[in-house]
Amino acid sequence: MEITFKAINDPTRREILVFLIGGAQNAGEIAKQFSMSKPSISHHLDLLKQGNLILAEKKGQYIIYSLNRSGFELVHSWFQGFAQYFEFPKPKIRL
Amino acid sequence: MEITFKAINDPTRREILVFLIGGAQNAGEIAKQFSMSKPSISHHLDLLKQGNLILAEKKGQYIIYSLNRSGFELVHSWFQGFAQYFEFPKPKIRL
DNA sequence: TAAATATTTAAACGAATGTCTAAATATTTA
DNA sequence: TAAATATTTAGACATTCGTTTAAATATTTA
Repeated sequence: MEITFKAINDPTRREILVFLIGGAQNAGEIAKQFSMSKPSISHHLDLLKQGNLILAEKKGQYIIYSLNRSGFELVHSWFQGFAQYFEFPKPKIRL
Repeated sequence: MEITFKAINDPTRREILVFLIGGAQNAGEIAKQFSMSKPSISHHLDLLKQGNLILAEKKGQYIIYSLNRSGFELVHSWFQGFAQYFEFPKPKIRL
């Protein structure tokens, strides 16, 4: 969980995730979207992969990245507890 | 948005949020939950407040912290795009 | 096989982060 | 008013993070 939240923390990585909603892409195409070196993007992709937010599949000399349901499910379920709180707020403590 | 994700990134801060599901608490009671100095917790509370994830209300010499719907709504709406991509089941409660 | 292409790994470095102790501020109580 | 309590602010410091350039690995093409 720690690594998944960490992966989501960076703005560039969040942009990569949003970009991938449009469909799977190879590393080079992803890197083109950003004014940043390819090694930096490669590093961000690695962290997103560690957080189970994307999948990597090697296709020849390319590596195709796509969104991974698993990481999003983790975060989604963490938020469910709060969704319930806001629907049924508990009384404040007595002072 | 940046500051909200940043606030959620730290494990101690996430624990504070989960703790507050149980109801509003003053800073001292929150600090008791952790083996960490009060100034550190105070700092974490400040970041959570900046991220609109908690509210602070002064009551005498105490400061009462409670969950703030606003920050959670922000993150939740960001996730909606992915929920649609993955076709997550819709939650019973909408944030 | 050699060159070109795609991507990652390694090393370095400044900036940001989380923690601590000490001091400051605000409020309540004796 | 002085002391006690609650909390924050300030300053310091080690660790983590994001970025870069240079080098390495893997694959395809000429």
